[in-house]
Amino acid sequence: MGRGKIVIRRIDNSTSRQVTFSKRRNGLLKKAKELSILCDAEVGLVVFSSTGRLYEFASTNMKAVIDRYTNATEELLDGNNATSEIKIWQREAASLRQQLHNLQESHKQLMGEELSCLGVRDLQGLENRLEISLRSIRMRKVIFIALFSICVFAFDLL
Amino acid sequence: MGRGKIVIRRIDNSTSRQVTFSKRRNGLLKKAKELSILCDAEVGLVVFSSTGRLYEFASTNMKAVIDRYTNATEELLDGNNATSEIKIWQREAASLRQQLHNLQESHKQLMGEELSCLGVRDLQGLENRLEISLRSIRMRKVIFIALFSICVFAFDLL
DNA sequence: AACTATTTATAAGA
DNA sequence: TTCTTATAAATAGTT
Repeated sequence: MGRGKIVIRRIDNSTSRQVTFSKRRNGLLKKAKELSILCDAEVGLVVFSSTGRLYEFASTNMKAVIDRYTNATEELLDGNNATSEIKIWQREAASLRQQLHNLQESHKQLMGEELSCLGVRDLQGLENRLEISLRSIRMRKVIFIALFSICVFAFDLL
Repeated sequence: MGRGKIVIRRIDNSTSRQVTFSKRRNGLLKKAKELSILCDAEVGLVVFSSTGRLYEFASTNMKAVIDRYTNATEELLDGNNATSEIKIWQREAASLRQQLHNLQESHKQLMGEELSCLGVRDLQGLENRLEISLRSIRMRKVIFIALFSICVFAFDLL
């Protein structure tokens, strides 16, 4: 819903990510409020920006929503909430550890290590990806140097 | 955004209130998810329908969001009701999340993304590392193909 | 549950 | 950041 269609994936450019965040955050807060009013629902919304700033909406008050939420979910889990909370965190840690491990594998391969488990097709794919990376990096470097040269030249003129 | 404009006030008719709830709830959950992905934000959304049913979205996990929220707002004084084991797991998860984040940054750069924060020296370093990687990968590929050829040749002899 | 006429949100540009 | 505007997306009312 804008000048162009976008795919939902992390916006690389930091500036436009912030701009989009600001716009969509406002939209989301507005819609949360509308839902609560129109449909008589209790809504709690918490948003932390990537820089750590907090934005929130609660139809009543956040503590009430959180308490209602924890009550509602504790019933679904077993009665022992200390144990279940530990389990939640253990699961979270396990999931993060798995993600970290996967990324480490892929990282090592990008660094040219641990290639022995790969076949020719994998190696070819890796080579292609690295070649693409190298192209962007070199392009970036060239632009950098060009800009620098232009600055030096401009200063010379003064 | 519909056949007619509406004012934001409680919908009297119960049926259309429920229909609207269902539609808008889905829209809200979708947008919460999109915001978290697009802008790398931590989002927690809790919705209770007027009939008491719970719907939720959390970009990471709801407990993490709520804990972060309560810490950020300092609403609750932490007594010693929080078990030390929970705290240990929270710290573990936070640490893993940090490691993951760091690795993701570095990974993106290896993939030729998010280069705008780097200077010429960084770019040169990255280029060198990738060139070394490419050499190992190509070497490995050549060996692979050579061994395969030898095997084919050997089978031919039999 | 589908269908659309409209409204609303927002991506891109200024 | 804020405004503008073309376009995508959401959804109100209808079938």
